[in-house]
Amino acid sequence: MTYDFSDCLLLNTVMAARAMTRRYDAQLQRFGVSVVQFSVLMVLRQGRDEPVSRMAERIAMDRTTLIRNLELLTRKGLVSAAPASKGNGRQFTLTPEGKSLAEELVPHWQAAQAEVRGLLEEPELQHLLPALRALTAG
Amino acid sequence: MTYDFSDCLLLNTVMAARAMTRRYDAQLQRFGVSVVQFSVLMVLRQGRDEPVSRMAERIAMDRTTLIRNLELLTRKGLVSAAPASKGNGRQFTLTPEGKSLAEELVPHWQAAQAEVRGLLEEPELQHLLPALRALTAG
DNA sequence: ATTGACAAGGTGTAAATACACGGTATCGTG
DNA sequence: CACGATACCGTGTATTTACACCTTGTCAAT
Repeated sequence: MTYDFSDCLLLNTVMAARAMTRRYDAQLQRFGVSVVQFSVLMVLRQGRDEPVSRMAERIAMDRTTLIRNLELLTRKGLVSAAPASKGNGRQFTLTPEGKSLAEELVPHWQAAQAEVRGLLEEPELQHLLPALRALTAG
Repeated sequence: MTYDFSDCLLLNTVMAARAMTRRYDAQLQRFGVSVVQFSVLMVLRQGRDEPVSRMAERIAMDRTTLIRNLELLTRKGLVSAAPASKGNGRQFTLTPEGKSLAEELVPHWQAAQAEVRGLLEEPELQHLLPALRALTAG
């Protein structure tokens, strides 16, 4: 029975994710945040005041992993936690420092995004995001 | 400045990787291995007798992460380590148990692969792997 | 007012991940 | 032979990830 690495959708997706994560982490290092933390900042930046589990769904992250990341960002002073108005949870919001860092990072994201897009041919680019979304939702 | 989640190549790739990993891990659970460990088994199954660093490159994994995974698989009895004939390294090979588990898993991989492919339209499918490879290499 | 269903949240534990650093063999060349 | 370049390997450490399990609040129907 044969297994071909270059055919495996999962492995190729994971490899691309690893490679891109490394690349971006190197860029973000000077700001003291990882790619994951960047994503979390972007979620908070939307200011939807959602429960943690809702935020986690939005970026396909495990809820408990998100909690640990939020706590880390809180220790860094980028996020503040307050008891939620309802239920037993906490409301996480960006601190002023978090807000301004988030703003600062967006242009860097745009630059990186443009760079990565340059790696792809038109037809690939056109179909990639829909394909990834289908794989995520499936 | 705007950041759009649905446009971000990195986030969408990572989300797809997370979602697929969860899905496959659930399938592989009854065999006692994770998706990552499955990849490692497949690398060893090729029997190339490569140095660890070469194997790591082939699946875009950090060398030290691979070492830890190999040691875990060794504890599970699926892999055995011997001093390498040359240099100061170790030679990792599948044990008989590892070999037969690897063989057993391949058909399951094929089934899962077929299932996931079904989530995609033809043009998406056609361009996805080349796109992921370009992102990995870039 | 109790109870049960539900929707969140949080923690113990084990694992995977990877950077920084240092160690060890191999080999070519003077 | 020495010695420096090169290519590996391996560990300390900190972070990240997520499953399993448990707790806490909300609400509706009896």
